[in-house]
Amino acid sequence: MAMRAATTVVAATPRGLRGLFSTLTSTSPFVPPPMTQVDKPSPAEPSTNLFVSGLNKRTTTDGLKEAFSKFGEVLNAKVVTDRASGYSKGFGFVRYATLEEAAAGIKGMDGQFLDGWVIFAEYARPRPLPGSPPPGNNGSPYGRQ
DNA sequence: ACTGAGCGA
Repeated sequence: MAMRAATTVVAATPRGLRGLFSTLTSTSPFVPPPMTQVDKPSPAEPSTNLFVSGLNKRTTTDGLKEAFSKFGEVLNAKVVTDRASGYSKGFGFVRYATLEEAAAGIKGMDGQFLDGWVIFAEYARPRPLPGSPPPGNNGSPYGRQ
């Protein structure tokens, strides 16, 4: 009786691929969202300057002012239009007299309809005043050190 | 042409 041979033939699993897959699955192929931002999406700081978007392209400065004047005293309103063609860009700015009026205007006009379009009102970003130092080489250590 | 998530002459 000598019928024994090739007892260990199987077990030829390519562990090279396994190792690769292990590494791949180890690096999270789905990248679970850490949700590190849940209380940050603040539009801007409170200001009397309001940024209104979602305006109808034919809404004008007067219409914007008229709409926001119902929630406060609008000192100035401005719908941004392209001076090259004169068409509205679909957003504008509204300046209230006080911060509370601005807040009232936002809470009162944000999400409302104007000229058939849902408009969004929020605090406008601080804009560099006309007269601020223009971006020059102030900060580039070129020349000499 | 104004047709869209956008921050001004």
